[in-house]
Amino acid sequence: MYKRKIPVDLSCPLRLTISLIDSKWKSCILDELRHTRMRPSELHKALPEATPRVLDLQLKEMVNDGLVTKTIYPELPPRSEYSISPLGATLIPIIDAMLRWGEEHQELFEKKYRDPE
Amino acid sequence: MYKRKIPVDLSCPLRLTISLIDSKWKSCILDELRHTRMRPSELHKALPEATPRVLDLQLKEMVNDGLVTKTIYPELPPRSEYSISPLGATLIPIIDAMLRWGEEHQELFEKKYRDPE
DNA sequence: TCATGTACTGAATTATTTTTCCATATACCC
DNA sequence: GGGTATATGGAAAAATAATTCAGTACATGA
Repeated sequence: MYKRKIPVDLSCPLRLTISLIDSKWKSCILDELRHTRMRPSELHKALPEATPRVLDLQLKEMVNDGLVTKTIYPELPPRSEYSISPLGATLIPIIDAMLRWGEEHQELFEKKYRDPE
Repeated sequence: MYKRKIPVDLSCPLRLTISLIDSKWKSCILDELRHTRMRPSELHKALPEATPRVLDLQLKEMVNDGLVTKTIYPELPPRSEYSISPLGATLIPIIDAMLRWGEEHQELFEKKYRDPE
């Protein structure tokens, strides 16, 4: 896991929240896990544009931050599952609001940024 | 403005929304501008940890994205003001929710990540 | 004249994130 | 044996974001 040289300023509530979800995939991961627990391979099928590697890295951070819970089943072949934690679940209203905002303004931005000028 | 080699996937509503506010300072800028228009130097006083340079860069992106409006007064010495646009204002509920979440969980994360282990 | 403030920008450097590729280990099926 | 699938992770490269520093240009006030 990347060890920041410049730590996040936890005293700023806005930046604390942003820092927990501001990667390319974390909000999508929370959205996927909001209803069902998933195995890494299932998550990759749900988010095919994210490589398994980046999902693995971001899940690890989210587990470390306490947003996601990981269960390892001691089986062969290996099996593990990720689920949203109670803390992570408190972020769902924010994820929801972002999802709705995106849906409402998607057309605007597709129009605006389609076709490279 | 940075020209991405890998464009944002606008068809994913969540990633669209995230991409507009996921920098280190954009959510703070929106929070500052939510009530009053501000000059660049005032914004820098309000967010002293952000260099004028990074505020300038991010404001430019936000103007380009339509979240912020810039007014230039043709005076000497130069004067300009930034204000939140109607589109930007629709993000305020999300900023608000993130702000509240951060306030509620600040102590938890300060406890968790204080003192490097 | 010199320092200060105002808005802005170029360029180089550093910091961080994401991608890509490869490797481990095990079991199942053909 | 060879292909598939499972979960995970090291290492390096590429992409992106943020910082630092210097410089433009003009006005005001000491």
